[in-house]
Amino acid sequence: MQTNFTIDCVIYSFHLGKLQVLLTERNEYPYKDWWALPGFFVDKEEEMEEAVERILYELTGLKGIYMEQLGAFAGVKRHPQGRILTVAYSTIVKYDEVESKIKPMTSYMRQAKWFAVDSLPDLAFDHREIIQKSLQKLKSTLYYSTIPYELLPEKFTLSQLQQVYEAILGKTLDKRNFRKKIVNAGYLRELSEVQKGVSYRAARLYKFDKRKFFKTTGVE
Amino acid sequence: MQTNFTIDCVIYSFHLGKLQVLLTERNEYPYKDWWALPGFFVDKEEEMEEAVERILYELTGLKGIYMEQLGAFAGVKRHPQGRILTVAYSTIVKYDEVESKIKPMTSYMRQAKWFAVDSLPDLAFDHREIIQKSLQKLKSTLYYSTIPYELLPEKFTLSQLQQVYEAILGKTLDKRNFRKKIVNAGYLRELSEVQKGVSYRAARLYKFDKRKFFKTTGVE
DNA sequence: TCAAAAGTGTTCGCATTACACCCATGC
DNA sequence: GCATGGGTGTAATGCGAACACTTTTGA
Repeated sequence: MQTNFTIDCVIYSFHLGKLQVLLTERNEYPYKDWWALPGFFVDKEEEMEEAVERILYELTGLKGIYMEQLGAFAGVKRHPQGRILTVAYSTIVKYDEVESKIKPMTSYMRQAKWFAVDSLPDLAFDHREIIQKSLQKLKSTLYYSTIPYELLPEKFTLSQLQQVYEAILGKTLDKRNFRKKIVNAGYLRELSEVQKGVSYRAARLYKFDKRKFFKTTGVE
Repeated sequence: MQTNFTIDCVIYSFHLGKLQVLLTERNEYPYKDWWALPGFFVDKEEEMEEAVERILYELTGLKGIYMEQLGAFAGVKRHPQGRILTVAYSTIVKYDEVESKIKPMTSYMRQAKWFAVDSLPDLAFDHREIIQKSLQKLKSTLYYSTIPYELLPEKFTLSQLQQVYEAILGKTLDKRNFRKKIVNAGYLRELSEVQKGVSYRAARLYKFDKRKFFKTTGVE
């Protein structure tokens, strides 16, 4: 049995040097044929976190991912068929682990697709506003969060890490300062391995050390 | 006509050197006779911000006060009579402007009373958790917000300002460093007036300059 | 040998921290 | 004259910002 409020998920990943958001194409009124954030009514006995996890799983096959509440959106006019409150959550997934598994959840939506955050289509409801707010929060907490590492493969180069930061912040960063800051923070483990298959000097690989991160930041 | 979600308000003020929260004593089940955050069902055609403003007005006679959404709380078991979602907001009021006007809103609650945040009674629902989260947010945004000035009279001394910071952060601050930082920030206007009616050296009075604050922080 | 990206230090200014004494006033 | 809070400066340290060249590698 359903409640009368929904959750909407802002699901991010990183691909082709850009921050991407997963959108679904609606197959039902209202906003039939529009792109929208994946979202659903929450069940009566279902915790909201479970609902996000369910949607994420049905859409991407992934479980147990970091997720965070953004807030409630309940504008009187946000939904053309009467007032419906939605609670927005955001989560982060690795593009490579997900790409092949993306599938629409139900017949309510026709397809699911990644869009770069800097070139979104028109969106249903107030979903553009939700994404805007989510991005704002993402930017402001970036340096104290594990998010960049959720977006990268286990082993990564410092340049890749910098690209993630630049994609999210929407601006370029100084290479030397960035490296100094990140390496100084002390939660990267330098590997003896280097990149393979590139036609230029191979970069050193690093791993993120969660333990040290939590020890030094105390966050989460 | 009512929706089936509520808003709960965390209403702060500052008195006797302590940060205070306004609580109401419930006169209805569930949680009859318990203290709780002032809250209500939102009307069908009412924006949430309007609802907070309404509650604030009915309880304190104040209008047009800064308020902010904290988030949605919808734990399946938070309400004994079935799942009810609540959206928490926080606002700040000046104790002196409000003190005499405090009154219960409806027969749903018997009385309203200020409690210091460091000595709260047992609370209904998940209201302790809501206050906890609200306080956390308050602390982390304190230095970039106008909140301390919302809590003080128009003209105040630097010591009073420091007391507000200390009460909210729950720790003591170094007087010289605090003054340097605040004065350097550049949005206080030093008046030629001093305190009156104290039995020791009268302190200089200051005013908060909102214009300069927004110019230098860009926030809000 | 060329193209592409990797990798690397220093300087400057500013903010934060720690720390202790004299001053002005009312009673 | 004494109790009470008001008011003040300096040194050490750390962080962020600006800035350009050499090295390595594969093709």
